[in-house]
Amino acid sequence: MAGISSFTREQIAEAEHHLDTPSPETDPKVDRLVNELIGRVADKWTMLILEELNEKGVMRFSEIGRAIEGISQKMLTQTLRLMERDGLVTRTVYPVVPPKVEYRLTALGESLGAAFCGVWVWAERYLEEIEASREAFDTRD
Amino acid sequence: MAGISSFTREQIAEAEHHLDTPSPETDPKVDRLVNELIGRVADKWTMLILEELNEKGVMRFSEIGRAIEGISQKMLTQTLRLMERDGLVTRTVYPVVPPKVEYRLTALGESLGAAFCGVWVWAERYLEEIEASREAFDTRD
DNA sequence: AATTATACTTACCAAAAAGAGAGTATGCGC
DNA sequence: GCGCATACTCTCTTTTTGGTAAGTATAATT
Repeated sequence: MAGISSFTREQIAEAEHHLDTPSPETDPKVDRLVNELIGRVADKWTMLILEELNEKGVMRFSEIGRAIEGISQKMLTQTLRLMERDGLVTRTVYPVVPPKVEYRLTALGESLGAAFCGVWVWAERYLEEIEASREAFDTRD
Repeated sequence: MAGISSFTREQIAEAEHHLDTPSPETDPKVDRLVNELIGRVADKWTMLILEELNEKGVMRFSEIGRAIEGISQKMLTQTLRLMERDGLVTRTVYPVVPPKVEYRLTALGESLGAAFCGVWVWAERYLEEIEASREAFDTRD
């Protein structure tokens, strides 16, 4: 596989300009790492938490849990821990009882939200077209 | 959750301009569908196939399989079928022996590649920063 | 007549991910 | 002293995912 090198120079230039990035990598080792990273970060719960935090600024653990429908405590803890590890959020513990822990996006986390913005817009823009395609696929033959 | 509404007007305007999109959705039902769609499409194999096809234009089944290291026949078939269903690729069967099937991206597939471009660039741009953050996280305490 | 090539499908099995639910610590109000 | 609230952690079970291997069809090749 060839990293972002498979997309047009215009696409790359656009995206680079958007994020103020130098020249693209083509090293296969970096490619693998980048793909792993995207797999990690393009996860459902990560994206939802990213959205919530971007909207609200600072949030407590259970506040995020309440905001995101269907997330279990386990996945919330797990996802937040991974995001913290990756440097996407900061975790601030207040040594009070009952416990209080606040989460907020780092600059890196915000930049990821911005990068994903294009995909969100794409999904909204083409949602109906895709559903129509599925419908057609499922009822054909 | 509030869809793309959690990002700044500038971010949205940028992305909309990029993809020529009308106003953003805030309907929770659409939100759910959009998130499902992103979950579907932000999959590891889907992204790798997208990259390969964008680079090569047209490819046969086994050609894609050879190009993508580690993919099993099962996952290749499965992913291509889902991509076809979503309208991201076209599948052309030539009734010859041995069988010949060609895949190529649709305009929709290409637009998805373009949308993901920002995330790829983000990942390459911040890969080292993230690895440093993980390192720090893992060795702290 | 056996082998090769291609693009699958199906069945089976192992591993990984995720959900459910209980347990923990502790200061506060009642 | 009891229960509540918070932010977890731990264990158990279920679900999902993915890999492996075998089967299919047939024309050309050896």
